[in-house]
Amino acid sequence: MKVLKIPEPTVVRLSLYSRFLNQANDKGMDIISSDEIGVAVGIPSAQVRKDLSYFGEFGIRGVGYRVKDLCEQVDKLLCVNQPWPVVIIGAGHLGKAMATYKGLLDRGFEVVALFDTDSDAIASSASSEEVSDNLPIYPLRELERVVQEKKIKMGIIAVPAESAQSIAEALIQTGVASIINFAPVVLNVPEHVEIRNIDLTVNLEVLSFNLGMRSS
Amino acid sequence: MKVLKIPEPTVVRLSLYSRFLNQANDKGMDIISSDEIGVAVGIPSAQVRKDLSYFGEFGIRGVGYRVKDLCEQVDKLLCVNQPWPVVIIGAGHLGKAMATYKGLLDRGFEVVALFDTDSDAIASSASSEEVSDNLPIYPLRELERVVQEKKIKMGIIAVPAESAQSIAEALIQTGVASIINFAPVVLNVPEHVEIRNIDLTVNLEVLSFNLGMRSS
DNA sequence: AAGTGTGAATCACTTCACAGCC
DNA sequence: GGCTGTGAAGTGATTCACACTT
Repeated sequence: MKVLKIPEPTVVRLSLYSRFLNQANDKGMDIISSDEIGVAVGIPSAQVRKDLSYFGEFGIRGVGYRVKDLCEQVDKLLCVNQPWPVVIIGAGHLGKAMATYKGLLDRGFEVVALFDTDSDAIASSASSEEVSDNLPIYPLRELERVVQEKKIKMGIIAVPAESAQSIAEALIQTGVASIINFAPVVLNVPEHVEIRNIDLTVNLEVLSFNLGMRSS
Repeated sequence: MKVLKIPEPTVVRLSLYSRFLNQANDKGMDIISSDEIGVAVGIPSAQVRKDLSYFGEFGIRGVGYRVKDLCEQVDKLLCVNQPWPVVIIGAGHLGKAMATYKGLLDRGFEVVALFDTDSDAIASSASSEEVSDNLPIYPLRELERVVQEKKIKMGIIAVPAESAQSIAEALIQTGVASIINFAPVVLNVPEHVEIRNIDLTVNLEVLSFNLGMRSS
């Protein structure tokens, strides 16, 4: 039952809608218009309606959307109505920052394990280093066991550029097929694996490019 | 001297080209083809040539590009042939992770100061906490002074969602007009300010959406 | 022969504008 | 009257394919 190809920008916006709708729902709002949603997330109302219309008719003409219903529908589309266990590879500053970040859990993503190469973060600690409550740092050799026991589908790569490709391969080996990559490298992975890169320096360079454009 | 509107995806790719070309140059490569660049960054060669062609003719027909020349040209376009001082607001795990991240300096971005609200990271330390060598954590009230003294144009927001909007306003107040925002909120800012959002949960939700699509 | 540079064609996404319903 | 849903139009980005240069 493939509906039809959904534009990626639409999916990104759905996530923004979801966050806002959950907040609106918590505040007890009952009805909301595409215009209000648009203002909240900085997007034209026609775009909001078009995005939603890919998936069905969720609103009431002349009225708007029931916040609770729309919220549930959008969360279901994004599959955030279920918890997602994730692993993080790399227990450096960034890996630990994400492991302790509460915002993930708020959206249903649970970091169930942090990994690092056997030699570094692990060996340097006495025996069982923990980054926070109940979150041990495992050696990489435990990756396969944990991923399979906990049926993990998503991994976050937070290791240096040099090791990112081999870590990606290790993750894929164990069955993880959805990866967020923070390392500043282009990873190559098989067709069926989805990688999303989050690259701070690329973002900074877009800013510096645009600063350069203005002053010329 | 506005050339013509450059597509944003092109600018993002320029950053990838730059990183790769600098590595190729360091390895002593002399000539490179659009196809080799494309393979390295995972993009079709026609796209590489089209991207470069927005800015001029950098190659030699039938031959390819001189690595050193192209590298210099692309770095100049991105304005990464000059150092950029940046500030980070928010000295939590994420802020500290970025402040100590060497990859920024490699690309010419120097974190010159980390800020936090007066009450938190600062007050809790004895007197002058440092996150690493020579990088003190300043109280927010010092922001304006530092930004203006060091002529800072870029800021990175790494504070909780609740305070991100007011921090953005504070940055803009001091003259910063290019901002990377890690907080999971849509900031509204004046026309002339450029915000780039880096949102981990949005990225994870795109992955969960796509996982949901496959199994249906 | 090999690889760039680029108009033209295609594909993708956004915006418009209005019919349809409450 | 007000707001949704959506084809149609418009805009933007990618891919094609080939003339051009070394």
